[in-house]
Amino acid sequence: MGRSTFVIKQRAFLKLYMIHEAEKGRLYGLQILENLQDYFKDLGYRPTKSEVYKSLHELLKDGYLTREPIIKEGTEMQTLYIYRIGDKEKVKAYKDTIKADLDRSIALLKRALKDNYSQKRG
Amino acid sequence: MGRSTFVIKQRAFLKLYMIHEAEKGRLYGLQILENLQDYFKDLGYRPTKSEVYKSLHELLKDGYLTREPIIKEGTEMQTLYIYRIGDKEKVKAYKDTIKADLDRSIALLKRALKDNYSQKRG
DNA sequence: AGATGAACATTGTGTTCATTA
DNA sequence: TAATGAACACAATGTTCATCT
Repeated sequence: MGRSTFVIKQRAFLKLYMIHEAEKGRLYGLQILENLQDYFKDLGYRPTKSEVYKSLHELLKDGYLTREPIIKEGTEMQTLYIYRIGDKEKVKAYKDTIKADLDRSIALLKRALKDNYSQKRG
Repeated sequence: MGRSTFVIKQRAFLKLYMIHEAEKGRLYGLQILENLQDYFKDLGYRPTKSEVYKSLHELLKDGYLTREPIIKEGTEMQTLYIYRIGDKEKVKAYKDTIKADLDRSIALLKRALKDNYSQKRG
């Protein structure tokens, strides 16, 4: 993997949610974005368009996801894609590695809490 | 504060530990670095020289810390600084804001764990 | 106008070089 | 050589612009 890592990258974090959406297979890019912006609002996190698209593109390129264009009723435009899971085994393995990074990151941050904010005794 | 933030920045994380060391007031820059590299080894995190120095410099500049040159016995060189707490009240307030960011970050990562790795029921 | 995508700009961070004693 | 510090390079991310229907 990459060099010495601090905590998990935003990109990896988002990819997890992209996969999540792909498993449902209902929403297209911008909808996913808006959903997430709303969902994380309470935690002061607002993902950007480019991060969501880049996450999706990388997942496509690496074969984790596939997509298909959808015809929107009422119009003839079709620049709109629904994402689905590609290689299920591959996705599972990928999620495992991200989980490890998430666990590690949480441990790191919790350690900082403990070291710097808990009452010292003795 | 800054725009939409994902999780806490490495710099802020390190500053917490710099303050921690300054409270003890025993170690100089490189020692702190090596201590932290060792301390976080188990979590795959290896802070770099530049991040540690930049953290210390910013804390100095902003008045959170002070420092004094130390004469190392046996030699006449004194390019070596021990850091101490500057404005205690200011430091306390600063630590409070970092704690909020740590808490927020942990909540964010935990939410990802829950959303993507817990068994679905119903 | 709505959606996707690329280009560009900035920031965060790591690596290398410089200085001092 | 040990320590500090600055310069430089690169990677991660945010903002703006382009395209297509």
